[in-house]
Order: sequence, then C-alpha cells, then structure tokens
Amino acid sequence: MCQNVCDSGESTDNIKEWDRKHDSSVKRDIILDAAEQVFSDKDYHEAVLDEVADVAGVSKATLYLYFKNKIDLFLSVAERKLCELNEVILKSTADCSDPVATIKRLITDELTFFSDNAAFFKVIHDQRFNLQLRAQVNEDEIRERVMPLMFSKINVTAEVIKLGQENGVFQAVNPKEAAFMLTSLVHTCLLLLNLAPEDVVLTDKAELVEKIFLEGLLMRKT
Amino acid sequence: MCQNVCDSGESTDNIKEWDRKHDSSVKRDIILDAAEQVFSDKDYHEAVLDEVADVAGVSKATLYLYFKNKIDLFLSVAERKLCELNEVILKSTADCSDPVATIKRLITDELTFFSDNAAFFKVIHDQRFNLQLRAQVNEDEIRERVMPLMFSKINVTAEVIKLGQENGVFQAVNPKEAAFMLTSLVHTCLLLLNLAPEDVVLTDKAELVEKIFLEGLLMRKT
Amino acid sequence: MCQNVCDSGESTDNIKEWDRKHDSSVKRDIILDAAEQVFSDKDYHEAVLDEVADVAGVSKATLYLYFKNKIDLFLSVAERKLCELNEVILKSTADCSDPVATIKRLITDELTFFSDNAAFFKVIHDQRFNLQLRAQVNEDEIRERVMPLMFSKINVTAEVIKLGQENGVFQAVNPKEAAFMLTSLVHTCLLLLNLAPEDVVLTDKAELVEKIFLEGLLMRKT
Amino acid sequence: MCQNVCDSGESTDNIKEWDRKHDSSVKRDIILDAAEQVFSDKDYHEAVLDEVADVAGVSKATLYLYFKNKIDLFLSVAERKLCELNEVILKSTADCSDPVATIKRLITDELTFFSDNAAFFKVIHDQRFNLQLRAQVNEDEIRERVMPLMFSKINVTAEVIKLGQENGVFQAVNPKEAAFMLTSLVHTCLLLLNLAPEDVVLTDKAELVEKIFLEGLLMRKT
DNA sequence: CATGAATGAGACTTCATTCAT
DNA sequence: CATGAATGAAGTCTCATTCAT
Repeated sequence: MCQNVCDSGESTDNIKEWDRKHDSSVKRDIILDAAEQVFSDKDYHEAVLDEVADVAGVSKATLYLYFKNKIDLFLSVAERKLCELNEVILKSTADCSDPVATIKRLITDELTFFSDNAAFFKVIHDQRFNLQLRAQVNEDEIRERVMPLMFSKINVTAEVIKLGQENGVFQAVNPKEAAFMLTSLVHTCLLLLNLAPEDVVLTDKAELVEKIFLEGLLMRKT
Repeated sequence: MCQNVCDSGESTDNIKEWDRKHDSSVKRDIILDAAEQVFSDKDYHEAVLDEVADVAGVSKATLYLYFKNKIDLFLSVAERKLCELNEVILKSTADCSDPVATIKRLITDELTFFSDNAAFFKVIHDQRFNLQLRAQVNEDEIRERVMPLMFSKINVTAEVIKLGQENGVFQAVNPKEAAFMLTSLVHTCLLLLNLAPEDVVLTDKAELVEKIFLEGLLMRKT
Repeated sequence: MCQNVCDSGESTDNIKEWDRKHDSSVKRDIILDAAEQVFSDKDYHEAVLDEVADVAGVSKATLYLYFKNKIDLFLSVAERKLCELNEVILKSTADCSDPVATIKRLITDELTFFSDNAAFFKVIHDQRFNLQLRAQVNEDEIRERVMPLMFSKINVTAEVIKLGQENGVFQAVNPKEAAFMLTSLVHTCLLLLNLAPEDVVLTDKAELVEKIFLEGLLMRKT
Repeated sequence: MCQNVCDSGESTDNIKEWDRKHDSSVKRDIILDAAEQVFSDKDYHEAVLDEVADVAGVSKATLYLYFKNKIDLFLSVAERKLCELNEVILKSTADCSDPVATIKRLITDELTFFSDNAAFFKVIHDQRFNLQLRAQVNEDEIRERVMPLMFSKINVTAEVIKLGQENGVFQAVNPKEAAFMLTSLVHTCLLLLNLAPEDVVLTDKAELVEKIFLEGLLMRKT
C-alpha cells in the first residue's frame, strides 16, 4: 500500500527494492522532501504546488504522477514524518526495564525529534490537524492514514506507563490519557524554545518536563 | 465595559475611539459575532467572507467599513475571545490566599471556558497560531496584537505559582514555564474530550490535570 | 425559477420587471449573447470561458456572478434558444384548421429558424446533445432543463398530425414518431444548405421536405 | 481486403504502404479497436488517450507510432467504420432490379448497421461531425478524409433512386438530396429506439421509415 | 519498435478586495 | 453609512504530446 509505511523496527536494509523502481522512488522522495520543506514554511492552504514543484525541480504536472492530490501529497509527507517519529519512540522504549528511566529517555528523544522537525510539526501538532483540514477532504482518508500512526506513538508511551503502574512506581491514572499529556508537554517545550530561542538549551527543557510530569508541582515531603 | 480590546491587563487606555464609533459599534459586534461563528466552523483559509457577511446580515463590502482586512477581522475576534478568557482567569485568581486551591480553580475555570469555546480555540490553539499565519501578514501585527493578551493570562498564572513557591508549597521551577505547561495540559483535555465524547465528564478531566500537574506521575511515598 | 423560461404565447410586454433588476438582467443577457456566439463557433469543450468573457466585455469572474458553471451557462443559452423555437412553433400552429397547410407552415418556419440559428443548433441537434454531454455533468440536470423544451416542440407537431389523422387526411402512424421524423428532415435541409450554399434557396428545400414528408417518394397514381 | 482505407468507392490505390507496416498493422488494429471503444463511450474531448492506451494494452507513447494525432486516430476510426458501412450499403444495393425492394433492403440494412454501432455513430452523426471539430484541426483534413466516404454511401443510394425515377416508380426529386433525407430518417429511428428502448423492435421502425419515405404522410386515394 | 517519464499550456473556479452609486 | 457589482490574481488539476533510453 503506502510505500513509506515505516518498518517499525530496526530494519536498515531497504536496499531490497533497489532494482525495479529505484529511480522512480528517488524522484518521489525528492518531491516529498520539497513538499516537507514547503509545508513546513507555510500553512496547508498557503503552501502552493507551484513552489513545491520549484523546490523539487520538477514540473507541476509531475507532482501528479506521484501523488493523487495536494492533500495526498501532504498526507504522504505527514505519514513519512510520523513513521520516523514512531521509530524514534520505539527505539527509546525498546528497553523498559526501568520505567522512570524509559520515560526520561522518551522525553529527551521525542523533544529532540520535535525540535529537529519543529517547522513541520507546527501544522500537525498532536492529533489536532485532523480537525484543521476537516472541510477540505474526505475526513475518512485523513483519519485512516494518520490517526493510526499517531496512536501508535501514544500507545507505546501508554504501555510504558502501564508497566510502571504494575511495578508500583506510577500513580493510578489512565495510561493513555497520561501519554497524551506527556506529548502535550513536550510540544509545549518547543513553544518555550521558540519564545526565547537565544540561550535556552534543549536538555534544560527536558528536565522541566520530567520534573512536572513525573513529580508534579507540589513539594514532596521528604 | 471595554469595547473590543480588553483593559484587564497592563494596557488601560483604549477609550480613545469611544466617541466617534459609538452606535456603529453595535453593528461591529454583530459582525464579530458572525465572524466568530464562521471562524469556529472552518479553518482560517476555508472561512470565507461571503459567509461572514451572510451570517451577519450585511453586505460583504460593509465588512471593510469596520475591519481593514480578513486578517484584521480574524485578529479582532481572537482579541475579543482572549479578553474574555483573561477576565475569567482574573476572576479565578482574585483570591489566591491558598495557591493550591487557586490552581485547582484555575484549571476548572479555564477548562470550562475552553470547552465552551472549543470550536474557536481549535484555530488559535495555544500561542501557536501566530506561526500558522506568518506568511499571510506582517508577522509583527499578529505578535503585537495577540501576544500581549496571551501573556497576560500566562503571567497571572505564573504569579499564583510564584506565590506558592514563596509559601514553600510549590517546587522551584520557572513559574512562567510552568504556567505554559498548565495551559497546555488544559488544552489536551479538550482533545481527550473530543476523542471519547460519549461518557466523559469535564470535571473528571480537570481532576486528571490537577493530579498530573500538581502531583506528577510518580508515586508519593507516604 | 429560470428567468428566461419562454412565455409560450403572444406576450410582448416584458417591461414588467424593469424596475428592480433591470440592469442586472441586461448584463446577464449580454453574457448569454456572448456565450451563444462562442458556443456557436465551437464545440462545448473547445469553447472557453475566457473567450466568452472577452466577447461579453466582462471579467471571467463576472460570469460566475450570473451562472453557476460552464455547463449552467451553456444550458441557459440552450434554454433561451429553445424557448424562442417553441414560440415560433406555437405561432406557426396557432391556426390548424387545415392540417396540411399547417404542416407546410411549420416546415417553412422551423427551417427559417434553424437557418437563422444554424451555428448554435449544430451542437444540440435534435435530442442528441443530451448524449454528447453525458459524462460531463449530472445527466439529470440536462434532462430536466432541456428535454421538456425539446419535447414541447415535438408534442405540438404531433398534435397537428393527430388532428390530420382524425380528419382522415393523414395516414395512421404514430404521431410523435412522425413529428421526430419531420424535425429530422428539416435539420437535414440545413446540411444540404451547408453543402452547396451558393445558389440554393431556403424555400426550395422547404418544398423538398414537404414533398417527401407529405407525399413520399413513390409516384402517386392519378 | 483493404487495410484501413476502404477501396469500395472511387479511390482504389491505397496499397502503397502495404509492405513496410505489414505485421505491425495488427497492433495498429488493436489500437483502432481500443479507440473505437473509447470514442463510443465518450465525447471526442472527453475521451482521453490514456484510456485508449490502457484498453489497447500499449503505452500512450506507442499510439504516436501509429497515428499522428488524437484527431488522426479519431479519423482513422471513423474511416474504418464508414468503410464497413459502405460495404454494407454496396451489398444491399448489389441487385437493384426492383428499386422499391432495394430501398427497403437498404433501410433495413442501414438501420441494423447503425443500431449495431450506435455508440460510435452518436459522435459522427450524419455528416455533421466535420463541423463539430472544425476549430481543432485543419478543417480540410477532415473534409478530405471522411467526406468522400460519406458521399460514397449517399451516391449509392442516389443511384438507386435515380434508377427508380427512370423506371417511373419514383417522383422527380433531386436523388442526392433524397438520399440524404433517407439517411436522416434512419438515424432518427435510432433516437426513437433510445427514447423507448423497452419494447420496440428494429423492424417496426424500419417499416415506419419505409412508410414515411416511400408513401409520405398524406392519405393515398385508392 | 516500445515506453516510462516529464511537461507546457491551458481550463475552470474561487475569493479578498475595490469602487461607483 | 451601505452595498451591488465587478475583477485581478491565484490555485488546483488535466492532458496531448515529446524524448531519452
């Protein structure tokens, strides 16, 4: 189906399909790169295909050889990005013998990833972007193509939390909801970075999220 | 009462145009109402002025008598809404003798307000919308018009947190950053409500935010 | 509804609506005229709205103030033309005391009308054009907007034939089918005119149709 | 047998390219078949070469190895079809000892042929299609390629009529014009069949044309 | 001979904005 | 103050045609 569905694992050998469609895929990726750049610069509606074509160095008509639509192009970019994110997350949580350490690793890695891809993720912040485009296209297509990818990330995080709860380390809250909260906090860090970008360091912010999310604002009685 | 720029914060002197516009401001409000409705239904670019005019019951040209632009109209709606929010926040924090209780009140009231205005706030989620429109207009205009209003809210919250810290109740974190985090968590609640809207109650979610934000995920040793 | 539905009678006083929408209707008619000209010059798909706008002396966007679509514009032109035709037919058959004379009058008048509007009617020859556009739009819209107008003409002719049959003047054939045949023969005359346009006279062709349709090819025994 | 330009008329020498193309002509025919199918389904402009290539099972570029143009392809299909028709007509009129019987045979055979090929002939109804496409290509090319084929059919019919006139069986009308009329009536039958396709039989319609064309609408005095 | 890939040209449609009345 | 009418500019998408391989 979707030709860039992530492998969700450690698989590195994507040289398997190098024979038949190798340079067709190359062009497709060039376009995806260009689109990612343009969609990162502008709102979905402000991004124009002319610019994507320009950046990709192809004709506008060529875009339609590889993607059905503008929205299809956008969703393809989003899919690719979310797959990358999921891989990061999976790698972070591969070893969850220590739930607290895992959560900390998760926060750092996710924050790093978001920070690296901040421009693009402004658009599809959390699950919200399915609302943003609702009037534009068949809502189902969006829902079916990206929601699973988003939930994949949430579910992985929720699993770690559940594990911690079973170990008696974490409080009894709905794990999935807590996972959402965590993602949200990480996103907020990006905002903080944007607002005062001169001197702040990424790790500082990671610590803030850790502190709030793990310990809360209230003073702990020793 | 303030006309469309709230006086609830630092800025006080916006009574300058009180004289001339006077009665025409009623029509201005009608248009704002219509615009709010339309902008709540659709994305900024999907919302069309034709519909705003229709809903307001005026001609499209009339919109330009009261607002410079489409973006001006949008920002005016946002301003008005944020003013309302600031008033809510101020009321919530009027008495902050007990910081913990105040934070709880703040969470509940903000959540209620967001919930009541969910449709509109999906568009200007957090402080992010200044990024979304950056290509469209002079970024400075947006920054200058809405950022102060957003920070007003953040600052009020931060004050409460600072107070709590001085009282030895709250941990030592950057109060402003913590305030951002709180807002973010409240927004996330809206998402949770949207994702499973059948049975969930608002207050349940408020409790979740309280728990996470105040106590954190880690088990407290008794 | 459709604002140029024919009055189907002798009504000449269309000054009734001269107050409110008088110059709006004027512009609409200008566009219709331009469209008729362009659609007469070219196939539906070859006719481009740019040219219609040019000929009408308005902007392309203006077309969309008065017509929903390209197809709507085309159908509006067709409706107007068919209404004119129906009026001609009705006038021709107003007095049908003598069926033979009426048929002859009908042939002459219809032929004259087609001849005057030959360019446009090339496209919607007979009932056939509903097939030509079938893939383009909601077939129902076409069917509902123009079929009645086409059948109106056929029915009137069929009535005359039925009358002649009742008087014992005409043979026993299906009147409606015969009416179709007559229309077809009249159209064929246009072809003949086109093929050898130098010296032929309209009335000669009318006589041919009369002869064939009324008397047939076979010699009559005296 | 002739390859794609029929020899059934005046033109005889089209065997010039018989040598080189030889076996490639089988693919050429495959393409023609595909094109006929697609052009029968849709309007000339709605038919797209992509689909022709698909149906033919060849690449779109291959079409251009066998045909100069889209219009060339279309005209080639039309030529082939008209050649078939001409053969039918010639067979029908091979024996014209009895003009009346011959005309009847002609009507039946032509009607059958049109009925079998109704889909395609909707497009090039009568001789009219040379008008439909005039803006598209050099009008002369169309005129020169298909008009002779059309006239071939007309001429054959006209010969039969002339013969009948010489035998004193038919009235004195222009034979060629009468032949046109006849063709037109046959086409009209197809329309009638389309309009009420449930119960009608082809032969019934043939009788109607016979009656009208041969005897006319007027009652014959015995 | 065959084709996958690419594209230029152009069509329809939309919408924020202006202006004469 | 209000608006009906008009439009320039722009955007998405299509398709016949070409060309290197």
